[in-house]
Amino acid sequence: MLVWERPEPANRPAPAPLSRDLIVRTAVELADEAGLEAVSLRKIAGALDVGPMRLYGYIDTKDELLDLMVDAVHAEIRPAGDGWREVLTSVAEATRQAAHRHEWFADLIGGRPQLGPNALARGEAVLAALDGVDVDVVMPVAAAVDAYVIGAVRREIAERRAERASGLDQRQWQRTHGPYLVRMFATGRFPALETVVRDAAHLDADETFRLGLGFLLDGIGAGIAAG
Amino acid sequence: MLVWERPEPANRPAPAPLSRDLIVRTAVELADEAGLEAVSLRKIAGALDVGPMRLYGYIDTKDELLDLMVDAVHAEIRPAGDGWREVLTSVAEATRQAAHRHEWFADLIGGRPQLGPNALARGEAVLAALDGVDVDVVMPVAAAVDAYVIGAVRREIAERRAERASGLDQRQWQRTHGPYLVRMFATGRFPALETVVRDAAHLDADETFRLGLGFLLDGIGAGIAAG
DNA sequence: GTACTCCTCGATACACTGTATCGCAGTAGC
DNA sequence: GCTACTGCGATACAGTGTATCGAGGAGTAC
Repeated sequence: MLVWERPEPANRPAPAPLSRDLIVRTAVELADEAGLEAVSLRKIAGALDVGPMRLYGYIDTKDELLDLMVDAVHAEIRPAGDGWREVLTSVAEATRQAAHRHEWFADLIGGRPQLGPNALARGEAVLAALDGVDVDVVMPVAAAVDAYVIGAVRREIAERRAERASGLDQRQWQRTHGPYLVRMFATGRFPALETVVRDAAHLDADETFRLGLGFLLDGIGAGIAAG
Repeated sequence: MLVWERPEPANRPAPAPLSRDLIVRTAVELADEAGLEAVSLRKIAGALDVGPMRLYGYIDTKDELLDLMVDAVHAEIRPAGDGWREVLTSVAEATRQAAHRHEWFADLIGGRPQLGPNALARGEAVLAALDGVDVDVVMPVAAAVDAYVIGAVRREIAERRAERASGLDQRQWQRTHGPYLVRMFATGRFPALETVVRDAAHLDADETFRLGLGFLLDGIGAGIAAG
C-alpha cells in the first residue's frame, strides 16, 4: 500500500497506568454490578481504556484474576472480639456480610484453595484465637467452621437469587414453583417436608445462619473442653 | 444453482432416539471424565450423534441441564440408619462419597436451590429422621447440616484438585507453593498458622470430615435436647 | 547524534461457547 | 394426492479466553 493511502499510526494516548490492584478493583466492580458472568477480560480492559491483551502482563490467566478477586474480598473481613468463640463468630458473620456485598463471592468461595495474603491473615486470626486448644484439634476445628460458612453462604445466596429471579415480587415465584411443589407434595412421597413447610415458623436468613453456627460452636466447645 | 451441481440431501440416518435421561447420563459421563468445563452442548450432542439444537427439545437452557445433573447425583444418595443422628450422618457421608465419584458435583452443590425429585427425597429423609423434634427447629437443623456438607465437600475437592494439578507427585507442589508459604511465614505475620502447620498432626480428609460433622451433630443434639 | 536492541503494546486470529433463527424434510390428516 | 404441521439441524451471531506476532518507543552503546 502506498504511503499516501496508508493511515498514520494513531498516535497513542499515553498508555493508561495500570496495576494488578486497579485491574482487580475494576473486576470486582463489574461483578458487583452484573454478576460473575459479566466479568470478561475484554470488559475489564474496556473499562480501563486498554487493550485486552495488556492485562496479561499482570495476570497469567483468568482464574488467577478470580483468585485475586476472592482475596480482595477476604481483605474486608476483619476479626473482632475476645476468646475463640467471639472471634470465630465475628469472622463467620463478617464473611457472610462480605458475601452480601459481593454476591459473586458465593460462587467462588471454597472452589479453590485460598493462599492469598488476606485469606492467610483471616486464617491466622482464627488459629490465633484458638491458641491454647490442643494443637492437633485446631486445624479440624477451623476447617469445620470454614466449611459451615462456605456452605451456609452459598445456600443463602442461591435462595436469595432464586427469589429475586422470579420478578421483584413473590407472586411469580408462587405461580411457578408453588404448583410444582403442591403437585410433588400431592404425591404423598414427602410427608415430612410437607408438614415442616406448612407448620414450621419460617426463620429468616440471619437467624438460620446464627442458629446453625451456634450448634457448631457448641459442639466444638464441648469437644475442646473434653479433649 | 443447477440441479447437476446441487448435492442431494444426505439421506438422514434414522434420528437417534433421545430422552432427557439419556442426555443427562451423557453429560454426567463427560463431566466425570474431563470436568465440568468439558461439558458443552455440542460435545453432548456429538456423543449422541445428534445435532446440537436437538437438545433444546429436552432442555431449555444449559443451566437446566446442570440442575438435572445435580439431581441425578442426588439419586445416588441413599439414607440409612436408625435415629436422627445415624440418618444425618449417613446422608452426609453419602453426599461426600457422591462428590468423590463426581468431582464436578462440588462445583455445583449449593449453587442453586435444589428442587428436583431426588433432592427432595433426600430432604424428606432428613426431615423424617428428625420426626419428634420441635417442628420449628427441624428446618434450621437440616439447613445447618446441609451447609456443613456443602462447604466441606467443596473444600476437600478443591484441595484434592490443587494437589493433583501439581503433577502426580507432591514434589512439584512443594517446589511452587512451599517457598511461597515459607516466605509468607518468614514475614512473621502468621505465627499461629506457622506453628499449626509445623507441629500439628495432619489428619486425612476422612477424619477431618467426620470430626467436623461430629462437632455439629453434638451441638445439634444438645440443642434439641434442651429445646 | 546515530544505530541497534529490547520490551511492551495491542491488532488479529483461533477455537470454542450458548443459543436464535429459519428453511426444509418427513409425517399426519383429510 | 394434497396440505398443514412438526421437529430437525445448518447456519449465524455475539461473545469468550488466550496465542501469535508485527510494529513502535525507550533505552543503551558507540
